[in-house]
Amino acid sequence: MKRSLGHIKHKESTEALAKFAKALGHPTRIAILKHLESQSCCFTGDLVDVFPLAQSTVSQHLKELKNAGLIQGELKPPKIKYCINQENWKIAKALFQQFFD
Amino acid sequence: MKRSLGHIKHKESTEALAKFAKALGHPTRIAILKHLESQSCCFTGDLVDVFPLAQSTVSQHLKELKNAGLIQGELKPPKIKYCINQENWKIAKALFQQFFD
DNA sequence: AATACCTATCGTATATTTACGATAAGAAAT
DNA sequence: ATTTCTTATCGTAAATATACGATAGGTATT
Repeated sequence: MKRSLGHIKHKESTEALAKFAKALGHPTRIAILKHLESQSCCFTGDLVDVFPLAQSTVSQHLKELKNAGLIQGELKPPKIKYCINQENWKIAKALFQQFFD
Repeated sequence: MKRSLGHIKHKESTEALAKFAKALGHPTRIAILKHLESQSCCFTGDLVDVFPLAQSTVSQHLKELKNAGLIQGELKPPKIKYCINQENWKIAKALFQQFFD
């Protein structure tokens, strides 16, 4: 095969912005974040009720948002409360803001 | 297979934002857009010189940015001049802005 | 210890993305 | 008409993403 295995080196901020954008690149994840914004935190189960998706699928989307740093989970046994990660949210906001001038 | 073939119905603005975000979800495409912003338009060949990628790969990224509506190409034979699509750029900017509050 | 509840992870199937080289397409110049 | 220059498209390979059902894990409660 011919594909380059390593990635191209980009600027730190470019990588960061792309990572956030990628996490936002799915309508369901946007909807999840909007929901979190309005409710300011909710449980996985709430989202499963809202979206016509399997529980595992919702969990997977949450995982990606968490990996991107946009949300964080807090244990509220036996549930998990997800909230927006305000710190990274600000960073993402700033990156998009400066990107769009 | 069990996968749902159709997509979930999301709000128009949610779909639009996700589409823009997806196009921005790759560092090379971010870098291309930054380049276009600073140069205000350039040719495919210029980008091929800047990035260590095959010409076909660069062309493919440009195609995605074009499909998302973020850029537009103008024929300047035998070259093609790419510029940011200011109209959609504003729309994207507004969508991200309101998304981040 | 066993049960119940909620969520994450595993295994899987399909679709999409990303990258490459090779080839085609288009216009201008020879 | 042929050659040259530039860019898009085709074919292909590998990686990643998206979705599902099934299963495992972790914490209270019984």
